[in-house]
Amino acid sequence: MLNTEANVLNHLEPAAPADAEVAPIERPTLHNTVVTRLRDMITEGQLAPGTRIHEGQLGKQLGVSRTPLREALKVLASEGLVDLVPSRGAQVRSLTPKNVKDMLTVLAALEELAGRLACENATDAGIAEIRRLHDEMLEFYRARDLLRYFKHNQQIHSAMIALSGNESLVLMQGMLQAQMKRIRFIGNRSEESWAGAVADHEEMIGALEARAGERLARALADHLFRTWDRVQDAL
Amino acid sequence: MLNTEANVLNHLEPAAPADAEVAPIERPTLHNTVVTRLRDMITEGQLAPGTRIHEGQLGKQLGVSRTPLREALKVLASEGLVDLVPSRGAQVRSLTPKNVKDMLTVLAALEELAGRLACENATDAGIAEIRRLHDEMLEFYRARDLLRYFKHNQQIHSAMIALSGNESLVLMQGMLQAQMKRIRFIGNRSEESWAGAVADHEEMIGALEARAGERLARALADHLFRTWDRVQDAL
DNA sequence: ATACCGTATGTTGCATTCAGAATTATAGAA
DNA sequence: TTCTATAATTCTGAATGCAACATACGGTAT
Repeated sequence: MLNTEANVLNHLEPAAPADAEVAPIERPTLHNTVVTRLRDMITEGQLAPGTRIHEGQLGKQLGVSRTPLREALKVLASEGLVDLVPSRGAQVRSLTPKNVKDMLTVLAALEELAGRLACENATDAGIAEIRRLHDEMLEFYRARDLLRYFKHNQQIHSAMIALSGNESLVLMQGMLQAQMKRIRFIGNRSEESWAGAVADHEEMIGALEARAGERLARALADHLFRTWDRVQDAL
Repeated sequence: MLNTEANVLNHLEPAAPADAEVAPIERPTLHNTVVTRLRDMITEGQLAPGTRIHEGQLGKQLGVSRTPLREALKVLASEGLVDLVPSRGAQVRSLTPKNVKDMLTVLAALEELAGRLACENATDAGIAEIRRLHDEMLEFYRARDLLRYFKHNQQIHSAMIALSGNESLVLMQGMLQAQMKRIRFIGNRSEESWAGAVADHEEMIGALEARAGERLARALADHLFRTWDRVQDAL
């Protein structure tokens, strides 16, 4: 009585939906891919603020028809990354200093909240994971590997917000963060400000591990405003 | 040397663009209209949570082709009002009690911030306008005109957030508010809770007029959580 | 020369069409 | 009868087509 391949599959298939452990196959839709791609192009400065977006041209450039591209633009508009003028197409939104300050004010409030919640709700495993990321990031700092440092930096921030366990908070913070990212590129941090940022992170991790909510909240907000101070002049 | 009409116009026309008093004519795009319409349909419960959205059917119902409808759905998805499952279309997002609690937590933080900022930045005229709306609302309360009361209530809330002068804050709060609106319909407030809400509003206005930031922040948050307590049981 | 008007070109907004995936219906076998 | 395999239908995702609007250009009249 051999198990044929068909039999095995028959057994597995009904079980698969119930088994929540197996990650579902990623099946990105085109417009989603385009959204992500455009977001990156904007945050990385590849599409500069004020740039007029030609649907036909950009579509051909990305190898996509206008339909998914337009859908993507609508989403980016609702995220505030592009402006959509009726009958006159889209253009990359340019940020005034006031815009930036406003976003930072909100972002700080959200991160303070996230910090407090994280200290209450985070699992020990979650905190340990942050510590791991942090230590890795320190390696990149010592090696002066700016790019990888940045990537880990972002990852740590996101992970810490995620520890709050508050979905809405993650969402809102993500939106603002996406906008801030593109000016953070401006803040070509000097050696000393880089060191300062690392120190900020040490404080944050320490507060988190001690589950000291208020301390973490303050650390997050301070870190944010220090970053702002550095960038401010460049506007 | 009479001023002919032409002369007058010649003088006026170059001035017209500088004259910001004339409002440009509204030219709503179809997808924008659809976004607004669908948002209303969802918040008013006309499209119940969990409802599967058939593009063809709904499009025909609204007298719109699938293209602008799809664009609208993408936007609503990014606002969190609908879920978008690849190859399986859209369905109205249903809120778990945790979702609601999370949103409220964030909303409270945002409104506290808004309250503090409003007390700092609001113009006297702005505050007076709120007072006017408030007094009008009281009339509707005394007349037990629930519908108009609700409308003014919303308006006051939005106006107070707007007084903060923080664009991002207005935007974020608006998104969350849109989601909360649909469950607020559940909270079929009793006579006494209605009276309580009115009292809350009195306190809010008073704090605003006194420009007492902390007091206003607390009033806004308290009001929010009281509303939540009332709705909570209905979930 | 300048201002105004009409035309021509290009771009957006929306509808329609086509292809592929998912769901339902149907037929057949255990 | 129930379950499975397969076919048919339905629906979504993306591309193309068409009409309307906006901008740019050129000509004419003052």
